[in-house]
Amino acid sequence: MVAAANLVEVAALVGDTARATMLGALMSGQSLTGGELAFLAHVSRSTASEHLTKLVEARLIAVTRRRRFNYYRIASPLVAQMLESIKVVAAIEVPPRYQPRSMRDDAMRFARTCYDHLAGVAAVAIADALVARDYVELGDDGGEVTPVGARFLGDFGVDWSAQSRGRRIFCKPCLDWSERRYHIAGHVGAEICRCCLQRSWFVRERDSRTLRLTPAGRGGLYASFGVGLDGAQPGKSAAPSVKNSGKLVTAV
Amino acid sequence: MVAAANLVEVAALVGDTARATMLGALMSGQSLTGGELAFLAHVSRSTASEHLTKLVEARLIAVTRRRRFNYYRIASPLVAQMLESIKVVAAIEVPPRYQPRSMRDDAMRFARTCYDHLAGVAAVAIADALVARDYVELGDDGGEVTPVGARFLGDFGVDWSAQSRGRRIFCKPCLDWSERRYHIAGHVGAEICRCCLQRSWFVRERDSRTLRLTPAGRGGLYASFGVGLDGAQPGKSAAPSVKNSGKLVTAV
DNA sequence: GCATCGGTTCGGCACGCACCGAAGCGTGCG
DNA sequence: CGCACGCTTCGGTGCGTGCCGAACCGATGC
Repeated sequence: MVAAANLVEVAALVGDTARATMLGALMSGQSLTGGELAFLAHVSRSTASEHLTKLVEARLIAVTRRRRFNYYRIASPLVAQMLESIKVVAAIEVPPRYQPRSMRDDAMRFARTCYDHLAGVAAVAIADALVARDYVELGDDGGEVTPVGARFLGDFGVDWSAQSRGRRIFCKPCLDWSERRYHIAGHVGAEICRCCLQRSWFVRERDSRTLRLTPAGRGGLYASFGVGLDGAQPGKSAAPSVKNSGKLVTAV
Repeated sequence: MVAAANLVEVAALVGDTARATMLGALMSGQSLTGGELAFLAHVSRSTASEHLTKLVEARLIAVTRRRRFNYYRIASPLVAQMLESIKVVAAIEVPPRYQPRSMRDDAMRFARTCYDHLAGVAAVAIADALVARDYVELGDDGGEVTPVGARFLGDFGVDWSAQSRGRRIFCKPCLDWSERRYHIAGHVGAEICRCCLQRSWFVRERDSRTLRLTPAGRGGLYASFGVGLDGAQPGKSAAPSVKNSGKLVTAV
């Protein structure tokens, strides 16, 4: 089975704590310097350099030199998708009882970026609201923006210009590893994320994928989508992989 | 970054040659015994047992005892999707020039199962044909079966009963790691695969995901889909990551 | 009952590699 | 220019873990 050689290499690359931490930090979609990544991964700069060299050689991340700094970023949406899909499997791996809940975890479960789109409780709530209003359809195998949904999202600020005229607007569903339900990825998801950040409805936590919901964001989400988020602290949605359609859990 | 712990574990599990080979063999969708997997991975039975224990504990594979044998299988479509997405990244990792082409590789590139659906040159050709006839639409973010396509595929033998009435039939696109183009996954892809195997258009190679196109299959694919496959030997489509829409390659 | 067979457990070996500090390198700023 | 800064390279260390053979276990079959 020589064919699997590259797969092994890629997986082994991700299968190291320091490297995975770096990749996770880059999943915010931002570019970070080598020093920052070394700090985040709790390793020396020399060790970080070795890791980053390997990741760049394997084309998992890309680097651009600017001034004295090396700025690293995820090399491709395919890499982001791969990491997300591993994360999904990792989340089902252990029965939820064992997962120690920390404040950082809770904040990340509430809202975070998933490379270029929103994820977490807030993202699932937005997806639910759009589905409830028949703006989008979401299924296990795919999703789509309805004509009325396209108009609504266009008014909201979503740029459809990249979309070739007349073609359907597909809406990639992305299984949220923390919520076990679908949120919206793909071009539509990226645009929604861009609009929300542009309006400062969410702001990035320092050195993290975590997003913090601003008061303006809470109001805006309610006004625009009818989404009521009871607090920036999750807590509420802690235990309940049950509350939502258990369908997904079994379908898994 | 404690949150990444499980991700690391899963990736490290896949990042071992023996385990990845076993997982790859199980990606055929079939169940295999421990002894078979040990043989395929070129390790002793004891080593294989250790690996398989780890994979089962991590819920990547599932096992059922029957008579004296342990039958192992991929635990969930999510795991299959994860492995496929890693494979996609692994395929772009190294510029194609370096990949040594073997007969086994070529056969697998031509047609194989991807857990529950078809992949390879043949699968991409089928997808192209269905798109050309307006039976399905495929995009980067999703896909859909048209009404006329649903009728056609229903006649072909696809079972839509699992599909709740009135809902759109989504058609999950899956990036083919060998062809760098989309083939059809999800429920639609699984049904098409089932129908083709049922008609013996393809037969499984022994101990492999590879499928062999039968003469009946060649005729049937041409008659039903207008797909002309010039031979079970690929060869032709060897170099050409170029011939097809370079769009995907650049979009990556 | 005994033999066979598939799987698991155990002890021990050896290779790989993540890690660090120190030294080296190149760039950009004062 | 020369210093400062960010990164890379180089030895050396230690832990982790993949691997095997041998022994063990349980089920099946003669």
